[in-house]
Amino acid sequence: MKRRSFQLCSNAGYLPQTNKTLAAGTTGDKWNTLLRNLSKQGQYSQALTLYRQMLRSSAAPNAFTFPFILKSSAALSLPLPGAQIHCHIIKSGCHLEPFVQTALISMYCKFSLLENARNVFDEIPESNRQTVCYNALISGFVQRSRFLDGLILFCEMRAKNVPLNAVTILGLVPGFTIPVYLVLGMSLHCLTLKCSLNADLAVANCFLSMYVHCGSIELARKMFDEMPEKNLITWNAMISGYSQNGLATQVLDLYRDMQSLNVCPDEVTLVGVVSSCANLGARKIGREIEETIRRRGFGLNPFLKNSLISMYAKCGDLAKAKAIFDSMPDKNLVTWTAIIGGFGMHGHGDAAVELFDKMIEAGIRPDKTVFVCALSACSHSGLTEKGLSYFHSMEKIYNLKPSSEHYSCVVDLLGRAGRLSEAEKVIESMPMEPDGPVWGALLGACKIHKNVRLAELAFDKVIELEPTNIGYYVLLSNIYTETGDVDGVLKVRVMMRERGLRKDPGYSYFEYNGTIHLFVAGDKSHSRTREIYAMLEKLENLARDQITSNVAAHSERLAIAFALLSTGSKGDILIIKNLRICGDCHVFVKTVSKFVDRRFVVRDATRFHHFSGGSCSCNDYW
DNA sequence: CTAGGGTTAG
Repeated sequence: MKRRSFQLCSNAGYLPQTNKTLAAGTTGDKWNTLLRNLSKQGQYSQALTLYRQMLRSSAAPNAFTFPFILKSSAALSLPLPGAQIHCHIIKSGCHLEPFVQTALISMYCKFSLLENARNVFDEIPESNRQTVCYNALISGFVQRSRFLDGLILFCEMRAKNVPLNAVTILGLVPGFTIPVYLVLGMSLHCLTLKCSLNADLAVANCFLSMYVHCGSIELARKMFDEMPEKNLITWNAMISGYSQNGLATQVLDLYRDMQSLNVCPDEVTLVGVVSSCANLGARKIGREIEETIRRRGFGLNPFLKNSLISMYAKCGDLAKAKAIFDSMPDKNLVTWTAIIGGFGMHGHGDAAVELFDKMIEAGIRPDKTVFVCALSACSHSGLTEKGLSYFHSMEKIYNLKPSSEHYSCVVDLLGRAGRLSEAEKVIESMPMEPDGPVWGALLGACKIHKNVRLAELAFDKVIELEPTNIGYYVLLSNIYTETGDVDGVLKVRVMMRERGLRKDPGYSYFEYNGTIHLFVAGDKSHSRTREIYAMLEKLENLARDQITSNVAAHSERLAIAFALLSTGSKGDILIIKNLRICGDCHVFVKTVSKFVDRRFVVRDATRFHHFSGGSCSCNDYW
């Protein structure tokens, strides 16, 4: 029997060098050597099998056995064997060995059994609590979102003069994740500089990420620039830091710097770069990156595939996004979220809804994020009832408490459908204080349905919460404009002036040959300015009859003129970003698309507008 | 005991 179980695992095709039967009476050292090798090579289930066999033989496990077995048990997510092993440890009398204690603490932390971990720690006599024990428990607390417990333990460690090492820092610092911890994190950074712990690149990288997570991307960049030595992780931390903060152009700049220094990107780098391409709508750069991904053999990485789906969707190539989605055998929640969001933002609410239901069928449990996507998809496609039923199912079926983000989606959903009083009732029913976006959604709905009375109410509320958000003033002003209320427009202008608010100049951009060409109103800085204005004149002549206001060169028009100038073939879809599609600009694009017989996809702050041969299928006008 | 990653409305 003993022999058979070992045969079984050697047949599984692992480690030829361990493929030998240990005779009865083999010393514990030999077992330990084999176990250590298996564990270090990640062959955890084989290690546990070997351990069971060891227990049946005459060799007794000892302090050199347990750390590896505990690690294997934790890696396999098997808490029960982990607890059993704890019993074995107590029986064998090894429970006072520091490395065994450390492995036990770490094992319990991996299963979120933090109280068990704490008990093990507390049982260690104070004189015997070494750095490693503290490190294990601190990192356990931090990784399980109990940063303050970790911090208290760290203070205790300092108070008792237990020496710090680099691992202590690496375990604690990832817990500094929100701006309020920034100052504390900075003082810890100073401390490690004094102890010369920062000579360790891992420690330096860890602080770099801390600055990113605490929202201080400038300090992170400063540190990055001052680091005498960098490795790939340093670059990745900075690139994903920019990417997560929405600083997409900085990501592309840094990626270029990296290439010029011959630092070779890996999957993590490319995830940050692809998602930035998505946010810029930079499809051409995105395609290049996809080629790099293929060449480097990263094509199967699920993180990369998910960001590629999102990129193609945001760049308007839904077919490609769907193809990648379909090609994935293991679709996780993020995969579904990316594709549902993609269809939703292009106004294909029916497809988004279908995908959402398929996701449920596939046994994926939805989270708050995917509900935001599903609700907004319904909202953009006029699927009001479906959206409401999703909203109600959140709590009833999935036990998810709707957050204010979901409430703002529902207000948007009802508001767009013209059900303003119901939207108002939803706001009244909120269990939390309605925030800016909620009132903002109501204000947006009032604009569509020209309800001045409710708009004024929503405006008062939203401006109390976000007094400097210029968008809401513009929105109200536009409502007054559309309803012909000149006094109202003036009132808003006075209010803005009194508060010292000025609208930043709008800009639009078009990606051409892998470069972003950015225009502001009246821009004359582009190298092809003369040609662009010539083209613009031509277009404005074409559209003259349809355009009522003056034809000063707005950023939108400049970007469109440049797009037409620089792309040749008729089949190309022109994608122009950051246009404000309203009023005059809308008419302009429509007219131009008819005259030049080209398809346009225009993206503004929140959605896509499709223009083709003079007709528009933009999401706003369902 | 140990640094970097994908999805989120208006």
